[in-house]
Amino acid sequence: MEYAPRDIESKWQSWWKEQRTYQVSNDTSKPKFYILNMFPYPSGAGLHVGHPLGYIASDIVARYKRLKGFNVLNPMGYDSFGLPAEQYAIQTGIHPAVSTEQNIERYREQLDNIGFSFDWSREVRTSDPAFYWWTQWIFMRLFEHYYDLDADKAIPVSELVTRFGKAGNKSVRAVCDDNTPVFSADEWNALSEKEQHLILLKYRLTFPEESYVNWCPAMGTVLSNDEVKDGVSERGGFPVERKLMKQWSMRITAYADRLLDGLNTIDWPESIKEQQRNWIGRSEGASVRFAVDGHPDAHIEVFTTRVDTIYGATFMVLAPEHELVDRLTTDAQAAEVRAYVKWAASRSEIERMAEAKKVTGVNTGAYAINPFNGEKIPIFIADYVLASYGTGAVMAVPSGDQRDWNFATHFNLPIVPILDAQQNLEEAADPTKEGRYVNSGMINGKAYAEAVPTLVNWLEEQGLGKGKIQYKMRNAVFSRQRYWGEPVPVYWKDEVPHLIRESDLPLVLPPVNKYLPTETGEPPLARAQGWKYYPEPDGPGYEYELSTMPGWAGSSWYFYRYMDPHNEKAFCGKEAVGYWRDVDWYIGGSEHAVGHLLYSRFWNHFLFDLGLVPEREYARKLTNQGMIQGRSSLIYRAKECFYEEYLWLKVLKPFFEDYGPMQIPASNLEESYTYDFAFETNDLVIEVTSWKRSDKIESIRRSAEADGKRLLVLFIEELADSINDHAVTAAKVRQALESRERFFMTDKGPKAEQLFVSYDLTQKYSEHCFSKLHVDVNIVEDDVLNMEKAVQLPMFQKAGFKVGPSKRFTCAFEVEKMSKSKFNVVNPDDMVEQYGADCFRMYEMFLGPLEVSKPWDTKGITGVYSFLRRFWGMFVGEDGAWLPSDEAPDRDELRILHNCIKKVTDDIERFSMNTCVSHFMILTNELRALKSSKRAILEPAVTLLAPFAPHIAEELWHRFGHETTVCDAAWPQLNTEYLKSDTVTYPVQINGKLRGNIEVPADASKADVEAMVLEQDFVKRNLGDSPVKKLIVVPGRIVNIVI
RNA sequence: GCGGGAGUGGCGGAAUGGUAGACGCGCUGGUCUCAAACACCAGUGACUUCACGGUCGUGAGGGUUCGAGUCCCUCCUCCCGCACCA
Repeated sequence: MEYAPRDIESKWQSWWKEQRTYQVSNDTSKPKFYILNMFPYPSGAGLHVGHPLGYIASDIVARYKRLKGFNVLNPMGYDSFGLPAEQYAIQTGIHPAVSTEQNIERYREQLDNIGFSFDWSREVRTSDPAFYWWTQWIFMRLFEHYYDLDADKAIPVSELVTRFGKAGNKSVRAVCDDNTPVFSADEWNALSEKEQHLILLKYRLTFPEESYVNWCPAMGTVLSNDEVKDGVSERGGFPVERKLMKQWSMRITAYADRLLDGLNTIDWPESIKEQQRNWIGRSEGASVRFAVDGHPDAHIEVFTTRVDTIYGATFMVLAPEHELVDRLTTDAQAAEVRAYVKWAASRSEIERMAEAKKVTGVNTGAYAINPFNGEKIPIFIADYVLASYGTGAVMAVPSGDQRDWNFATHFNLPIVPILDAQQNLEEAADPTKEGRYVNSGMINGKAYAEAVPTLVNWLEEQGLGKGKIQYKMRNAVFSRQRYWGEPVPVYWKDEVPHLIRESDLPLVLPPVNKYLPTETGEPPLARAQGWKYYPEPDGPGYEYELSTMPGWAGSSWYFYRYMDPHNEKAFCGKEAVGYWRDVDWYIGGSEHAVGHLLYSRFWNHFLFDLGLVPEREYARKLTNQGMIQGRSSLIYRAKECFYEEYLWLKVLKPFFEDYGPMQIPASNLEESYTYDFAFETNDLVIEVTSWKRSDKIESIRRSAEADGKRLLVLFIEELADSINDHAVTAAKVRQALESRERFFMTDKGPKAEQLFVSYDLTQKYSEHCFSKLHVDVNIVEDDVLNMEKAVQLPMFQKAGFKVGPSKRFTCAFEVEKMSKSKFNVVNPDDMVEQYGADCFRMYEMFLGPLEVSKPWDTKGITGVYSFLRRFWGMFVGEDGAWLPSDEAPDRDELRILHNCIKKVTDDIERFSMNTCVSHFMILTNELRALKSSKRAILEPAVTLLAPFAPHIAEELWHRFGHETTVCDAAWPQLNTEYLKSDTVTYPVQINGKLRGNIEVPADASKADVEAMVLEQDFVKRNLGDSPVKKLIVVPGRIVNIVI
């Protein structure tokens, strides 16, 4: 009986559902294993074959761990807030919740098709009020906490208030805004309630502030830094500008060090860790205060990582936006400086990128004083200094820093060497730290390691600076001027934000009449009718915060909700989180490296500080699955010049032999023009053009008459119609040549408006004769276009096809991203329909290592399909008979089985699913060669296969007589005894080159092997007379003879 | 420019320092079939040889080693990330 995946799979999928096979319990004595996929955004396009790759791999691990006796949590949910649903709502007026629900249903169908072991009773959706209740709850906790540097953790703001009341903020070491004033207890107590609130905002872990944000006018929203690429939005590629807006921020910078240190404790891909380190951008250095000549009340603070180079600072550069620019600029320079500031402000990010290498800047006319040697150095402004980084000012050391060197060279400023090891300063800066300092006052003669502390100590003694750690990372903007996101649980009273009562959670997204900003530019939530907060039932109503949370809010903690998804008392119950603790294995794309994966670590550290979660890092191990690329099919469409080349190659050559050389006569047309073809001997010229260009025909006709030429017009449309039959065109040419008529033109309307040329014919023509178009891969098989299906598509209406002798129309291919626009999307449903879910799962794994990007090629799936059929064939005969016997297995069969146990176990553990599939194939090939079919071998083999192909395994498992699921079988135990054989085959090398093999008893000693090897004919032959210098026997491995 | 990763047949890809190319696709030949598809059997890195066999071969070049796709050095190419970050 044939293997029939359709029947088997639907049967077991509904059985699993009935039996609740995949429902996971928290109440268990088993060890836990939590495997997690990054949850998807349910887009309208549905899944393509690339999406389930990671899900399949994790499903295999989940099922494997279950067979190994673990209680496995393998959940799935949806990151269901997001821009596409909202854009769709703007266009159609359909509420995003409605379209999102539909998309989720579609996703679910597709996922169910593949036979995953997800526990759907634990599904979460970030847009579900029961879920975002807790997102809002965590936001409230962030608002209520500040980061205390002495405790090195988050502490309630209420404690801060107590301390301020007793002693002011002098003794408080906390992360706060740079502009936080210093105050005493008395000063604090004298402040009004509002003033106190405003001060506290400078400490809270989430807070509103006026800040420059990446404003995307086309999308009407704010983007975070990682959503902006090259000055345009990552999604959609719209221009982004800097705009000052009141925004909620997350004080992630408070956790910079812990986020950095935590990276050393987790098993994540090095590239992700490196990207996060980069993003955090910790640099150690010193801040130094420079006095300004003639401005006793002003000073410029700079941050430098190379304080040791300070004696080489020959000028200073401020960002054009620096607050001191106006004050310091001398009258003589004022006009120029003002012009530069204005110019710099007008430049977009893209322009700045493009001109990064151009040196620009203006002298302010002012001088700063180097605190170490009292020297006056000129102050410039230039936009290579970023206002947003450090203090917006740098001390420029042209001998050690290339940008400073470029600037100094351009403006003719001195370049002073500061280390004796610096070289070629005329050509470039030399940033070396080697050698001894020169021209450097108190550190002359010292080395780097000694110089730095000397300088920093001096600065600290003098109160002019200190050692400092600086981060590139900024606080994270948390507001979006959008509708489809979590409402912020805050209302505004007297221009101060207040949290709503916890009992009023969740704050549900109100209905609005339109999903666009208001006419006055307020976010869509401003449209909600009567949406006000009443702190007291009878009191006045206050306006809610109108922005919503960004996409990363819900995804920053969702993994805890799966542990306890229906808890209405907490985001996750203590017991549940105490049992599941953290994610053992997290799988997802690397595109979230600094977005989701950094913010979620931040929230986790915060939740850890509050004692709400037990681990500092929530995911021990992370694997990035690679992309599955599409294999696009391309077809070649002929341009006009193709027809000319075609005529020349296929039609006209013989005529030119008969009718004399081709000449290209000068023309009477205004512009210079040559006829496409011309026959000297009988005054015929040929023009190739389109039916649509009647204007052109008329002018060429006049020109030909004036030249005394007879004209044959060949339309590309008529050529296209008869493209596979050269004789038709040849006849027309012959007729024209032999006639005396002045003018030849077909007036029959064309059928073909365009012509496609089979790829295998295109090499004969120039590349520029064609334009390449994507064609739907679903109507292409083996790079051959299915003409029946093709001619039904609009793009092939009125098309001609040029084919070769094989009569097939072939396509070129290209490997690129799988996307609708490239017509290379392969739908998993189609694969499952044709080959079954088990086959699809195994083929996805078989493609190659999970972490690597590779192209999808449907062709190869037949290999896996025939494997499954053969595997099935070992159990079920053609007549439907059940084949496995209860006979005892022999050594060979046991060796085959245990070899497979060993390989598959090892390979799952190291996440090498592609080789696992190979091992199953080998097992099947070898057992079939032995014509073996014994229960003692095949039953464990079914268990081994179960994580990969659960449906077929379940079917066979039940046919063995079991009544419970194969998911609860036990993973077969490896017995290494069976791997041993009686003899060992040694490859024998001579001088490292393989010369033959020798079979020896497994228990032969090294000396025995040596003796036997030297007896071999092929060894003697190869040795000749040469003496053996050395004989290496690696037991069980190899023999190498050195002569 | 900096950082990370990768270069192996026609293709996807295997190889704890120990027989390079497992497994699969494709291709070639054969069996079955009226025929095609499926299925089954055999072969398939290149060059060379009637054959046995031999020579070359993991981006390039060097090194370590009895032995290198694997380790070290120099370089090239591709992919990904970051990029006036002081």
